[in-house]
Amino acid sequence: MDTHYRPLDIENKWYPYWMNKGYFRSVPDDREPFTIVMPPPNVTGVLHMGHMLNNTVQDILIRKARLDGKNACWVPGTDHASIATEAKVVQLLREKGIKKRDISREEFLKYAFEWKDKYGGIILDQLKRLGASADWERTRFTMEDSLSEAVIAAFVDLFEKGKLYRALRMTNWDPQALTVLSNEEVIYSEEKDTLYYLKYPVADDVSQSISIATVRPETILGDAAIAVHPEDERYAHLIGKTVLVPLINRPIPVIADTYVDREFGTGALKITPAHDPNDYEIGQRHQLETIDILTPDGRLNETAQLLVGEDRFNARKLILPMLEAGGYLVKTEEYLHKVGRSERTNAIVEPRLTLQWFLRMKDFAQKALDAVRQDEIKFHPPQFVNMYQNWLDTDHVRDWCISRQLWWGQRIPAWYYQPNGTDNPLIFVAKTATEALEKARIQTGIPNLQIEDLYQDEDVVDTWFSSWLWPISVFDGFKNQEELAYYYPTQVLVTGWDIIFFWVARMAMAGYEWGPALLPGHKKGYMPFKDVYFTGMVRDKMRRKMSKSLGNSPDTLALLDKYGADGVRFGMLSSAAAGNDIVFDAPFDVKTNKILDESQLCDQGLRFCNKMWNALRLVKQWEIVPNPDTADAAEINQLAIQWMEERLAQLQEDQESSISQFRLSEALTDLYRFIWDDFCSWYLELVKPVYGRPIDRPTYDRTVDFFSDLMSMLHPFMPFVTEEIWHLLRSRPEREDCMVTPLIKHKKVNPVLSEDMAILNKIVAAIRELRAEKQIALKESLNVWWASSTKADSLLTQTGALPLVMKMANLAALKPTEEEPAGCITLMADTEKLFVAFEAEINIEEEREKVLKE
RNA sequence: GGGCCUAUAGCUCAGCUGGUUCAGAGCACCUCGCUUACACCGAGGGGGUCGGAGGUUCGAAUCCUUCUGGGCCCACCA
Repeated sequence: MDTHYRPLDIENKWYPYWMNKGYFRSVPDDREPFTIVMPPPNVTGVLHMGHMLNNTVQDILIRKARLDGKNACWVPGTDHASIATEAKVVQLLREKGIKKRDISREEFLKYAFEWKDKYGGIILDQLKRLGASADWERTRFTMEDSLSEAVIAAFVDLFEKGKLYRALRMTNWDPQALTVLSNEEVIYSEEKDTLYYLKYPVADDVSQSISIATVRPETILGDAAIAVHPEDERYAHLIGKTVLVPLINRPIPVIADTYVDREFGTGALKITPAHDPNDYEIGQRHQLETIDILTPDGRLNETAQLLVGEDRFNARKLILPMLEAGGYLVKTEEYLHKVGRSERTNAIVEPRLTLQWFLRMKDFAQKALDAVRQDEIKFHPPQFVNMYQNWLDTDHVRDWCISRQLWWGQRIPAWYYQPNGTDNPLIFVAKTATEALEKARIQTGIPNLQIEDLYQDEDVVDTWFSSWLWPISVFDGFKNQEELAYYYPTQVLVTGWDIIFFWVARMAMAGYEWGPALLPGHKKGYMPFKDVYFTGMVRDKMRRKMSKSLGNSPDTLALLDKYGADGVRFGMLSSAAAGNDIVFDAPFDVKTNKILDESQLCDQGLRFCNKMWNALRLVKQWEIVPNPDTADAAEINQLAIQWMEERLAQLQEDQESSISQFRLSEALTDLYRFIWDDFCSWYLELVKPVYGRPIDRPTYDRTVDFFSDLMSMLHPFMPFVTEEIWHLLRSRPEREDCMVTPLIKHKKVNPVLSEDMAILNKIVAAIRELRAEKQIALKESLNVWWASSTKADSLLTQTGALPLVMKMANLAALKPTEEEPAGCITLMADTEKLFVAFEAEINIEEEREKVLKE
């Protein structure tokens, strides 16, 4: 056997082995279910650190449940990620010389699905490398037929319940993706900009003017008014007057509105209703015209009159010299403000008036809020409840804009009928065109209405409108409730806190919305999951969130190759208490994306594997005989075994408690320390025969039992190394594997034993310390006395204790004494006093003082 | 503007219900040791006024108040 543990071959061996035995598969039976639905990664995604952390946690919980005899079901899948994927496909088509606008929707979707089949879902294979024991036969995709049907069913149902409406609203427009975004998809961050002060001349007296401040001078072309505060004396004389928009001399009124902050800028505000949400509202109040000067992709249109066709940012640059030349530019200032960018494309979001579908959120929010408040859904760590409440607070919650101007997604099942000359179309929402037509015929009273007379909504629904159904739709719950009844609610959701609003809250909403109808009288409740484990964000050394766009994520596959899946799992987890962001310190070269140095945490995990591997080597090389080699050995072994049984019982208890509270890193750290310190450094050293001597069969067997049990306990965390060692420890029957063999519960028998051993350990440590201090070689055996006292006497005279200390500290003799023998150093070990024979000259005084001090 | 979290060893963090697992772990550092499973190791060691200041208490890293750093979420301030 190699002195070093080599993870790669071993990991490559076990994963297919488990798969072939069908251990990941779950079908409903009479066992208690333990269900996790995997947060579906983007179909375009590649494995990054966040996924590894996330899925490691899920795998631990699933493997633990499986070992506990539950029917563990982990459903994997991918998300179609409409905006991101569509952008990617558009890009690829462009490279082929195909423009999206030149092809039909059907052609586009054909390309998109082709691309998805070819490249999509790589990430799921990468998860296998990590050891993820998901039921791959259940792999779902949010845009496969069955799941799309669920989306359509949900849409139709909500429409019929009156919870959906279509309205012209100020929305967040992504000029790059050419679609509207929900509020949650806009990320605001502080950016440096310039504040321009511009002068608007008064129409009937050009010598007078009013100045405003704006960061978007190009939008003056869409101005509809200048607003001042009604009580602002500086501008009272101008209210009601007409001023001229610079450069184009369009007359606009000066109006009074309390929205205006007198302290800001000049105290006068330009009103551009088409391009600012606040301005839009003011415009509505004052019946101002909405002058849209931008094209969907963010260029100035004909209405702008000037700079037509220029991109909005370019227009800003170009308009400045014009304003300056005209004498309209008063001054400029550096200005720090929040800028909203598209979550997916990073383009600066443009407020835009568009016709969209919205979902009324108030009732949904209330139910989702109650579920958490009433502890039907528990958050780990609990402080995320605050964040959740804050967002779902029914006073602020805003309706969810669910339509997107894309093709990659479920097309909105709404058909419109709008005969010439009518203002608003009639809307027919139905699962199919045929049903819509049926409805239309009845409602319009035109029996021979044809499908060609209707037109379907061009938009698709938001990706999250399919994701929120995930815990139901992966079991085809909208069609058939057989599996749903068994697996729902899922046990725990493991996800990053960054999608608490996007996803967690909305799944809760969906659960309570459809649960009662789909599973009437379901005893287990309608929450989609009972617990939510929020993982932290994985950050780099500069504490930045690891992301593809920053390029600061290490090459995860290289990490797996280098440290093994077990090592990486150890590394990810050992510093990842729930909800705490973890700084993953794997230095890497941004340019080559290569790891430069070792990641300490993963390296520690690999070294841990190596430690266990070598413990295995030690055990395997022992020669086994029926009976103990010596009387001392028999005594030591007996004591060691009893102690180990006691410690294991305690460990097991602690593990159950930690894991049930989702303290996974604590559970792993405890195991690490137990295996390294208690098992290897102490227990194995105790029972280890002296060189060349054999071990007795009973001790050997118990040792293998202990080792196996530790492997079982560690298995959920580090599945590969534990399976390997578990098998090498002893030959196993055919259907027995570490992964599926439950651990027998150890019982605590003699709790005092742990304390006694701790004191013996301290005595040994004190003698070792003395050796280190006095440079006494370990080979040199020492004579030691202990000061007689009831405690030390009872401790050291119990079976095995004396030879144990002598073996571990390498003593020639260990005896009680009433008074201090001559030529000795006095030691304190815990409360026990020891005298160690020491022949070299020593300064008795000095030593005495030291002892006194202690 | 509203709200949340956090500050503990050089670094990354545990420390749960105030008190015998209370000042801890890993890494880093120092000393000694290639010893017979493992130098990817072993035996030891140094290192912290628990962010500051008040308070509650017999007792505070832990509870309260406040201040100061750091992070985050929400909200329409040009």
